[in-house]
Amino acid sequence: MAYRETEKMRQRKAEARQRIVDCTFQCVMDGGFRSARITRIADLAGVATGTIYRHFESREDLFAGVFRLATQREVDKVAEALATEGNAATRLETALRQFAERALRGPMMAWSLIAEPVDPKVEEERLKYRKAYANLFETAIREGISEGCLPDQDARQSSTCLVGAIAESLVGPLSPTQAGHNPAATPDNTDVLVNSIIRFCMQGLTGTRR
Amino acid sequence: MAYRETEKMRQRKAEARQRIVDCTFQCVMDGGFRSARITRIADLAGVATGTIYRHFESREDLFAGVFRLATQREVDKVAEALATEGNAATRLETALRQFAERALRGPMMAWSLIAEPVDPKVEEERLKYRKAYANLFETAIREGISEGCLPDQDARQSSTCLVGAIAESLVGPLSPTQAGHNPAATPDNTDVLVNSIIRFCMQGLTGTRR
DNA sequence: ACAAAGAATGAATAGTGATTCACTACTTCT
DNA sequence: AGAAGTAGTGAATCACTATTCATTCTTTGT
Repeated sequence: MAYRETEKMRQRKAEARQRIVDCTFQCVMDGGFRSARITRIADLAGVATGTIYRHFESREDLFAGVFRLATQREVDKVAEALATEGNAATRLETALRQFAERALRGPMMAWSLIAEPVDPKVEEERLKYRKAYANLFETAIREGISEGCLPDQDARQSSTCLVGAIAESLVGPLSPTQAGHNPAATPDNTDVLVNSIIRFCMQGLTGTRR
Repeated sequence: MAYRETEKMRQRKAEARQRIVDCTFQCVMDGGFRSARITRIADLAGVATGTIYRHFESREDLFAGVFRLATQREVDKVAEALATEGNAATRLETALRQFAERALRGPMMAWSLIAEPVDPKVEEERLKYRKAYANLFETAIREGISEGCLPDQDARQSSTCLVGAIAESLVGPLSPTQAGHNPAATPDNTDVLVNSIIRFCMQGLTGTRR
């Protein structure tokens, strides 16, 4: 035998793969999935289109992977917020705020993750992503119930409603109408928006006027 | 001059157009927009593909029209529910129930309207559709506030949360996993599901434990 | 019955961009 | 240096359907 994959090669390949992922990320960040062309990604990553297919099954596959990564970041942040000190209700509030604020800070990516029409495999990831949030919330709600800071309720259902309420509230502000960035997203507005989303959600959870 | 459009012709054309719309509706009802092919629609309607283009600018256009129609039906039903007797809170509850139950009764169409990835023009209609619901709810919430049966709140924001919470709660049960119909949709389950969605929503609105 | 105009047809085309694959270049080992 | 295998290339191909348009068929008015 004459050639055997060596560590150096393995690493070089890993780097190329990473570069492809990063560039895809970049493309999605500024135009969403729909407008991210394989040729453009290849150009940015400094590889030929064919090379992309040595690393990923298909465009959809690549996108699903990138979606999952982007998603993991967000979910982790929320999980982090849920792992802080304080009672469950407070932590949930922090987590909801985290979710909304991060989305408004990176609107195009957030829109792609939440609402952009995508291919089936990516849509599948999106369902998982939403479920991941719901799971985190659900656990926290359960904790809240046993802590006694939240009334008894269907934790799964409530968590789903939370995800829906935030997502829907963000879709409007995030939607890339046509050109440029949304004028509605000043830091000031953001606060007001986020606060009233949270008010509704916390009322829904606690059944107590805020 | 020898030929002039006559009433009879106008009518015949209108019928063809209607047939095209109906068949598109049918196709969407059993497979969503994505899998609705122009050729299939033409076949069902008993016209040539070219004929469709005498009635509609493009596929997207036809779909947007059908989306709008399907939507109008649903929105009307909710409006109807909001126009009944009783205080605003009760009427809102009825309306939410109407929304959810109708969706669960026609799952494929509901999924297409709420969550199927669609082309931009159709997506635009979807945003309008969601806004239409939000507007109805918003008005009712305002009424509730002045009637005194709802506490003061940002009516626009609350209405958006309502739409999001219901939509998200339905996406799971409606999602066409792969084949056949969802086993989760027995009439019994439906009631439980709908009730807990409504509980969360009404708590969010009233801030009062249910 | 004929001419003029419109409507309908559907096979052929076109546009798009993902994907392939025959080939070249590179790595490794003896 | 040569053999054997792998990675990289990118122009050509493919797949998929929406859309077109030259042609045929209908309707209408004289």
